[in-house]
Amino acid sequence: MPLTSLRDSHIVSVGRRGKLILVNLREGEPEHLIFHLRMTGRLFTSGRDKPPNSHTRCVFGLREPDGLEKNLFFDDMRTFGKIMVANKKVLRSWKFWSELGPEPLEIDSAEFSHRLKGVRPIKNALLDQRVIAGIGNIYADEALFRAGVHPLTSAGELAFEAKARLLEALKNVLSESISQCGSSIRDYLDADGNPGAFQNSFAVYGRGNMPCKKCGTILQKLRLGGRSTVFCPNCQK
DNA sequence: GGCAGCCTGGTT
DNA sequence: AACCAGGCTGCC
Repeated sequence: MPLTSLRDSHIVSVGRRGKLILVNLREGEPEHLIFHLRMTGRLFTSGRDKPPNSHTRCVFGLREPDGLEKNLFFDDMRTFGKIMVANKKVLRSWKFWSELGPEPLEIDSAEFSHRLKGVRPIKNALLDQRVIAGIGNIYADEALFRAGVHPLTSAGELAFEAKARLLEALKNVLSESISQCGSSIRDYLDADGNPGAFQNSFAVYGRGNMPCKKCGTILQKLRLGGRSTVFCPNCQK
Protein backbone atom coordinates (compact mmCIF):
# COMPACT_ATOMS: atom_id res chain seq x y z
CA MET A 1 0.00 0.00 0.00
CA PRO A 2 1.62 3.31 -1.06
CA LEU A 3 2.29 5.89 1.62
CA THR A 4 0.34 8.47 -0.39
CA SER A 5 -2.79 6.63 0.74
CA LEU A 6 -2.27 8.33 4.10
CA ARG A 7 -3.32 11.65 2.62
CA ASP A 8 -6.18 13.16 4.66
CA SER A 9 -6.02 10.33 7.20
CA HIS A 10 -6.98 11.23 10.76
CA ILE A 11 -4.96 10.16 13.79
CA VAL A 12 -7.30 9.04 16.55
CA SER A 13 -4.78 7.63 19.03
CA VAL A 14 -1.21 6.50 19.47
CA GLY A 15 -0.28 3.26 21.18
CA ARG A 16 2.46 0.72 21.66
CA ARG A 17 2.76 -3.04 21.55
CA GLY A 18 6.14 -4.51 22.46
CA LYS A 19 8.67 -2.42 20.55
CA LEU A 20 6.13 -1.30 17.95
CA ILE A 21 4.64 2.19 17.96
CA LEU A 22 1.12 2.28 16.57
CA VAL A 23 -0.47 5.37 15.15
CA ASN A 24 -4.14 4.48 14.90
CA LEU A 25 -6.06 6.13 12.10
CA ARG A 26 -9.74 6.78 11.68
CA GLU A 27 -12.02 3.90 10.71
CA GLY A 28 -11.48 2.90 7.08
CA GLU A 29 -8.31 1.99 5.28
CA PRO A 30 -5.55 2.04 6.20
CA GLU A 31 -6.12 1.87 9.93
CA HIS A 32 -2.61 1.77 11.29
CA LEU A 33 0.71 3.49 10.70
CA ILE A 34 3.33 1.43 12.51
CA PHE A 35 6.92 2.19 13.42
CA HIS A 36 9.75 0.03 14.72
CA LEU A 37 12.74 2.16 15.72
CA ARG A 38 15.14 -0.81 15.89
CA MET A 39 18.57 0.48 16.91
CA THR A 40 18.70 4.15 15.96
CA GLY A 41 15.24 5.20 14.83
CA ARG A 42 13.78 8.45 16.18
CA LEU A 43 10.27 9.87 15.94
CA PHE A 44 9.54 13.49 16.75
CA THR A 45 7.46 16.40 15.60
CA SER A 46 8.75 19.75 14.45
CA GLY A 47 7.57 22.97 12.91
CA ARG A 48 7.10 23.06 9.15
CA ASP A 49 10.30 25.03 8.84
CA LYS A 50 12.70 22.39 10.15
CA PRO A 51 14.73 20.95 7.26
CA PRO A 52 15.51 17.23 7.06
CA ASN A 53 19.04 16.12 7.93
CA SER A 54 21.16 13.39 6.37
CA HIS A 55 19.49 10.73 8.56
CA THR A 56 15.90 11.79 7.92
CA ARG A 57 14.18 8.88 6.17
CA CYS A 58 10.57 10.06 6.11
CA VAL A 59 8.56 13.19 6.90
CA PHE A 60 4.79 13.21 7.46
CA GLY A 61 2.78 16.42 7.29
CA LEU A 62 0.42 16.89 10.23
CA ARG A 63 -2.39 19.37 10.87
CA GLU A 64 -3.66 19.74 14.40
CA PRO A 65 -7.38 20.29 15.10
CA ASP A 66 -6.72 24.00 15.63
CA GLY A 67 -5.12 24.21 12.18
CA LEU A 68 -1.49 24.36 13.37
CA GLU A 69 0.72 22.59 10.85
CA LYS A 70 3.65 20.41 11.91
CA ASN A 71 5.86 17.66 10.56
CA LEU A 72 6.43 14.21 11.97
CA PHE A 73 10.06 13.17 11.38
CA PHE A 74 11.36 9.64 11.19
CA ASP A 75 15.16 9.83 11.47
CA ASP A 76 17.23 6.67 11.45
CA MET A 77 21.00 6.71 11.15
CA ARG A 78 21.46 2.98 10.55
CA THR A 79 18.25 2.51 8.54
CA PHE A 80 17.27 -0.65 10.40
CA GLY A 81 13.96 0.92 11.43
CA LYS A 82 10.67 0.03 9.79
CA ILE A 83 7.59 1.96 8.73
CA MET A 84 4.50 -0.03 7.88
CA VAL A 85 1.03 0.94 6.76
CA ALA A 86 -1.62 -1.65 7.45
CA ASN A 87 -5.29 -2.28 7.84
CA LYS A 88 -6.52 -4.81 10.39
CA LYS A 89 -6.24 -7.71 7.97
CA VAL A 90 -2.66 -6.94 6.96
CA LEU A 91 -1.75 -6.51 10.62
CA ARG A 92 -3.23 -9.88 11.52
CA SER A 93 -1.33 -11.59 8.72
CA TRP A 94 2.00 -10.13 9.85
CA LYS A 95 3.79 -12.96 11.64
CA PHE A 96 5.86 -10.72 13.92
CA TRP A 97 2.69 -9.02 15.11
CA SER A 98 0.46 -12.03 15.47
CA GLU A 99 3.08 -14.01 17.39
CA LEU A 100 4.06 -11.23 19.80
CA GLY A 101 4.13 -12.44 23.40
CA PRO A 102 2.35 -10.66 26.25
CA GLU A 103 3.47 -7.39 27.81
CA PRO A 104 5.81 -8.06 30.74
CA LEU A 105 4.11 -5.40 32.86
CA GLU A 106 0.75 -7.11 32.41
CA ILE A 107 1.41 -10.73 33.28
CA ASP A 108 1.78 -12.67 36.53
CA SER A 109 4.42 -15.19 37.52
CA ALA A 110 2.21 -18.16 36.60
CA GLU A 111 1.84 -17.02 33.00
CA PHE A 112 5.50 -16.00 32.76
CA SER A 113 6.59 -19.35 34.13
CA HIS A 114 4.34 -21.16 31.70
CA ARG A 115 5.99 -19.39 28.74
CA LEU A 116 9.56 -20.24 29.75
CA LYS A 117 10.19 -23.69 28.39
CA GLY A 118 12.88 -25.70 26.67
CA VAL A 119 16.62 -25.97 27.03
CA ARG A 120 17.67 -22.73 25.42
CA PRO A 121 19.42 -20.12 27.55
CA ILE A 122 17.07 -17.91 29.52
CA LYS A 123 18.69 -14.82 27.97
CA ASN A 124 17.69 -16.01 24.49
CA ALA A 125 14.15 -16.66 25.67
CA LEU A 126 13.88 -13.13 27.09
CA LEU A 127 14.98 -11.63 23.78
CA ASP A 128 12.47 -13.73 21.83
CA GLN A 129 9.57 -11.35 21.20
CA ARG A 130 7.21 -14.34 20.89
CA VAL A 131 7.88 -15.34 24.49
CA ILE A 132 7.47 -11.87 25.94
CA ALA A 133 7.21 -8.60 24.04
CA GLY A 134 9.48 -5.61 24.35
CA ILE A 135 12.57 -6.89 26.15
CA GLY A 136 15.87 -5.89 24.52
CA ASN A 137 19.50 -6.56 25.27
CA ILE A 138 19.87 -3.95 28.02
CA TYR A 139 16.83 -4.95 30.05
CA ALA A 140 17.45 -8.67 29.62
CA ASP A 141 20.93 -8.37 31.13
CA GLU A 142 19.86 -5.97 33.89
CA ALA A 143 16.89 -8.10 34.93
CA LEU A 144 18.93 -11.31 34.95
CA PHE A 145 21.44 -9.65 37.25
CA ARG A 146 18.78 -8.37 39.63
CA ALA A 147 17.14 -11.78 39.78
CA GLY A 148 20.48 -13.52 40.34
CA VAL A 149 19.96 -15.73 37.30
CA HIS A 150 22.86 -16.83 35.08
CA PRO A 151 22.11 -15.95 31.42
CA LEU A 152 23.00 -19.47 30.25
CA THR A 153 20.52 -21.24 32.53
CA SER A 154 18.06 -23.35 30.56
CA ALA A 155 14.74 -21.51 30.49
CA GLY A 156 12.81 -24.63 31.38
CA GLU A 157 15.20 -25.57 34.14
CA LEU A 158 14.56 -22.48 36.25
CA ALA A 159 12.69 -23.07 39.49
CA PHE A 160 9.33 -21.31 39.74
CA GLU A 161 10.73 -19.02 42.44
CA ALA A 162 13.57 -17.95 40.15
CA LYS A 163 11.12 -17.27 37.32
CA ALA A 164 8.98 -15.20 39.66
CA ARG A 165 12.04 -13.21 40.77
CA LEU A 166 12.99 -12.69 37.13
CA LEU A 167 9.56 -11.33 36.20
CA GLU A 168 9.65 -8.95 39.17
CA ALA A 169 13.13 -7.83 38.10
CA LEU A 170 11.90 -7.24 34.54
CA LYS A 171 8.96 -5.19 35.77
CA ASN A 172 11.16 -3.14 38.09
CA VAL A 173 13.84 -2.52 35.48
CA LEU A 174 11.27 -1.47 32.86
CA SER A 175 9.32 0.76 35.26
CA GLU A 176 12.46 2.44 36.54
CA SER A 177 13.78 3.00 33.04
CA ILE A 178 10.47 4.43 31.86
CA SER A 179 10.38 6.81 34.83
CA GLN A 180 13.89 7.94 33.88
CA CYS A 181 13.10 8.53 30.23
CA GLY A 182 14.86 5.35 29.05
CA SER A 183 18.51 4.57 28.41
CA SER A 184 20.75 6.73 26.24
CA ILE A 185 23.93 4.87 25.32
CA ARG A 186 24.83 7.13 22.43
CA ASP A 187 21.91 8.02 20.15
CA TYR A 188 18.63 7.61 21.95
CA LEU A 189 16.48 10.68 22.52
CA ASP A 190 12.79 10.62 23.34
CA ALA A 191 10.13 12.34 21.24
CA ASP A 192 10.85 15.64 23.02
CA GLY A 193 14.57 15.38 22.32
CA ASN A 194 15.51 14.48 25.90
CA PRO A 195 18.11 11.81 26.63
CA GLY A 196 17.26 9.14 29.21
CA ALA A 197 19.07 8.64 32.49
CA PHE A 198 18.65 4.94 33.22
CA GLN A 199 22.08 4.19 31.73
CA ASN A 200 23.49 5.64 34.95
CA SER A 201 21.84 2.81 36.86
CA PHE A 202 23.16 -0.10 34.78
CA ALA A 203 24.60 -2.85 36.97
CA VAL A 204 26.01 -4.99 34.15
CA TYR A 205 25.16 -3.72 30.65
CA GLY A 206 28.30 -2.24 29.08
CA ARG A 207 30.31 -3.04 32.21
CA GLY A 208 32.19 -6.16 31.08
CA ASN A 209 35.57 -6.63 32.84
CA MET A 210 34.57 -4.09 35.47
CA PRO A 211 33.88 -5.03 39.10
CA CYS A 212 30.37 -6.04 40.13
CA LYS A 213 28.69 -3.21 42.02
CA LYS A 214 27.36 -5.70 44.54
CA CYS A 215 30.26 -8.08 45.23
CA GLY A 216 33.32 -6.75 43.40
CA THR A 217 33.80 -9.83 41.23
CA ILE A 218 34.95 -8.97 37.70
CA LEU A 219 31.92 -9.04 35.39
CA GLN A 220 32.19 -11.53 32.56
CA LYS A 221 31.24 -11.08 28.91
CA LEU A 222 29.92 -13.62 26.48
CA ARG A 223 28.15 -13.74 23.15
CA LEU A 224 24.59 -15.08 23.24
CA GLY A 225 22.13 -15.03 20.40
CA GLY A 226 24.53 -12.74 18.58
CA ARG A 227 24.30 -10.20 21.38
CA SER A 228 26.92 -9.18 23.90
CA THR A 229 25.98 -10.39 27.35
CA VAL A 230 27.44 -9.24 30.65
CA PHE A 231 26.89 -10.95 33.99
CA CYS A 232 28.38 -11.48 37.43
CA PRO A 233 29.64 -15.06 37.82
CA ASN A 234 29.28 -14.75 41.59
CA CYS A 235 25.84 -13.10 41.89
CA GLN A 236 24.24 -14.99 38.99
CA LYS A 237 24.08 -18.76 39.35
C1' DG B 1 19.71 -23.53 16.54
C1' DG B 2 23.42 -20.31 15.30
C1' DC B 3 25.03 -16.43 12.93
C1' DA B 4 25.96 -13.43 8.75
C1' DG B 5 23.77 -9.60 6.98
C1' DC B 6 21.52 -5.32 6.92
C1' DC B 7 23.74 0.05 7.74
C1' DT B 8 26.28 4.23 9.69
C1' DG B 9 29.40 6.02 12.81
C1' DG B 10 32.28 6.02 16.96
C1' DT B 11 36.10 3.94 19.36
C1' DT B 12 40.33 1.06 19.83
C1' DA C 1 41.82 -1.64 9.91
C1' DA C 2 38.97 -3.94 12.93
C1' DC C 3 35.52 -4.11 16.16
C1' DC C 4 31.43 -2.59 18.43
C1' DA C 5 26.46 -0.81 18.93
C1' DG C 6 19.01 -0.14 22.21
C1' DG C 7 17.14 -5.58 16.60
C1' DC C 8 15.45 -8.62 13.59
C1' DT C 9 15.53 -11.74 9.10
C1' DG C 10 16.77 -15.28 6.42
C1' DC C 11 19.91 -18.58 5.30
C1' DC C 12 22.61 -22.86 6.42
